[in-house]
Amino acid sequence: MPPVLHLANDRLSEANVAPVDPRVEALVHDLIGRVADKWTMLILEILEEKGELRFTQLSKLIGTISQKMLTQTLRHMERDGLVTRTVHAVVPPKVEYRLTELGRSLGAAFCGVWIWAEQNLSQVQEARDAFEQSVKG
Amino acid sequence: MPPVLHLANDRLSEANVAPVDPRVEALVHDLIGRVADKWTMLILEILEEKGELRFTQLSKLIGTISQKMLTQTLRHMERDGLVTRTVHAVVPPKVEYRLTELGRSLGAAFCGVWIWAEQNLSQVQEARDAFEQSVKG
DNA sequence: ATTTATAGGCACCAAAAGGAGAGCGTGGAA
DNA sequence: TTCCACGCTCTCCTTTTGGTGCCTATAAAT
Repeated sequence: MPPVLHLANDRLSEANVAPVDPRVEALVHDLIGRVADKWTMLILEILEEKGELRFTQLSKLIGTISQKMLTQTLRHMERDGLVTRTVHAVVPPKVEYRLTELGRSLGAAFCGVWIWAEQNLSQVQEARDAFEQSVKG
Repeated sequence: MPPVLHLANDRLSEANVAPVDPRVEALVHDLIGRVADKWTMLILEILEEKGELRFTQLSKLIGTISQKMLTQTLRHMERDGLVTRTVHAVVPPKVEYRLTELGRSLGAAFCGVWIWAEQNLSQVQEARDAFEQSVKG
């Protein structure tokens, strides 16, 4: 039961195909598109697990992210109210990131996807192998 | 409780920060990165709702997707075992897409994210407005 | 005096994503 | 005969994404 898309199009016959509500479409693009990317998901998950972390700690935990992407993603998450950014006026600088309630709730929402990925990894792999076979053969 | 990332790093002290298991990292990149994009999520949702659809019907329901992206996304989904593609040997061509069990289960997993987006849309918007204000002021 | 650590900013560049438009095959309708 | 429908593919182009390296400030440690 998909919650947001059933405003405009109720029935669908061969001749009657209505596009989705453009407002909804904009929301999907903006919100989902911003929130469902790889780095956001990873940061969400790590912060959920570790609580509060500094920039460099996050960077090391993620492992492969560039400083630029980490900064960028954290700024977006801050802007969207998913994390708080606490700057301590010391030297060398100390900045701590922590999830907000909103951020935690999103993390929880993504939990289902993590579980799915974990459980169905092998099935996807099998499907891919089978697909390659059918293409070659 | 994030299921897949806690293999290598148990504790995290100021001095002890371990990167995630590279195998896991590859899985995240590959599976989540492929499956969690905007178009896949939309198609998943629409097919879940409508059952079986033809190429052009899907295109119109999504509204803004280009033919290229639709073809590409559907191929990936087919390859990953999320949809079946049924070609009817008629003219003009008729090709029907439908979710597999695997596809339906992923759709269900994403349901939490849809609900989150629906419920927290205004909160995100408020956070953004507040952020803009604090940047300007 | 020089180096170090921290949290970035900025400029430049390569790669990938994605859109626009043309073409294709073919049987039936006009 | 010409055109259309459908489900693509192919090419060309622009936009976006993401990485690298260099820069900053400052107090403490060497």
